[in-house]
Amino acid sequence: MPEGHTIHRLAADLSKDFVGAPVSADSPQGRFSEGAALVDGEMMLKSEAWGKHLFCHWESGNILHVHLGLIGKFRPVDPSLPPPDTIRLRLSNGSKSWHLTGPQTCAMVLADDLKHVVAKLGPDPLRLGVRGIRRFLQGLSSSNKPIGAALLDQSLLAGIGNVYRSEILFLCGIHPETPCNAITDHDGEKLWNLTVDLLRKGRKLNRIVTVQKEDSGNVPLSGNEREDSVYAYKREGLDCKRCQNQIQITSLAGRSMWHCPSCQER
DNA sequence: TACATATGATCAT
DNA sequence: TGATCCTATGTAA
Repeated sequence: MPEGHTIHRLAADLSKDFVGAPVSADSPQGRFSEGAALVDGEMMLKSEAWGKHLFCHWESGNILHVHLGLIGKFRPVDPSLPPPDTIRLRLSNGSKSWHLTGPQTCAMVLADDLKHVVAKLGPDPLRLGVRGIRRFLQGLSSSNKPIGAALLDQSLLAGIGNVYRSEILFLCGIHPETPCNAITDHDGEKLWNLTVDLLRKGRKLNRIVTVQKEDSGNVPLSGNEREDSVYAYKREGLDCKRCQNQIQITSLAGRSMWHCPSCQER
């Protein structure tokens, strides 16, 4: 589930559930017992996201740093159920309980560490909105990597993952192999603004929906929620929602990549 | 049961 | 480029 929209939503939901009252923290799995003990019983001051990184700030100055990676999950659960033994971190108060499993990163850090993590990240569309355009365009112009590879580079722009990269390039009509520095400022702005819009929508819906209203009737509904919500991701061999061609799958930067050969000409 | 796969990232070769 | 880490889920055997 985790691209930037998920983490920003997570930060907001955790704030809603935990900021303002003492929180108990423990590690049923045992691998984060020491970290959890550092904030157990404290108040959470705020919870925020930078790209795909989540930071929860506590009274003591300790900061919980979580990166979900590919398979991590952080979700609300029924507080009355016993935690499975795979739960790295459990946060609860009287009425709410959340379970973290399979994170790539789960650590208790200090403000300086947060600063170092954030310093390596490119502009975050959900934090900056239109104000991030300059940095993004500058990043594009100084790289000759294929745009399809660059969009996964968190130092160019923070928060995009493998679903959004295919979808964004489809909607902008850009071929994934196009070198970054061959992309005009006009197209770069389009890329950025579209990314802002899509991530905001994803944060609001808590899922990735990229299909625009005007295209939604072009291909019959499949009944598969994901397939109906996207143009390209995992739709290889299926009809493009904008033309008569079929979506193709390729590999780029070690991950599967999908595009429409006629809507996204080289 | 076993295996493949997953919306990530890092480190080794 | 490939191996590796982390866990859950769906499909195959």
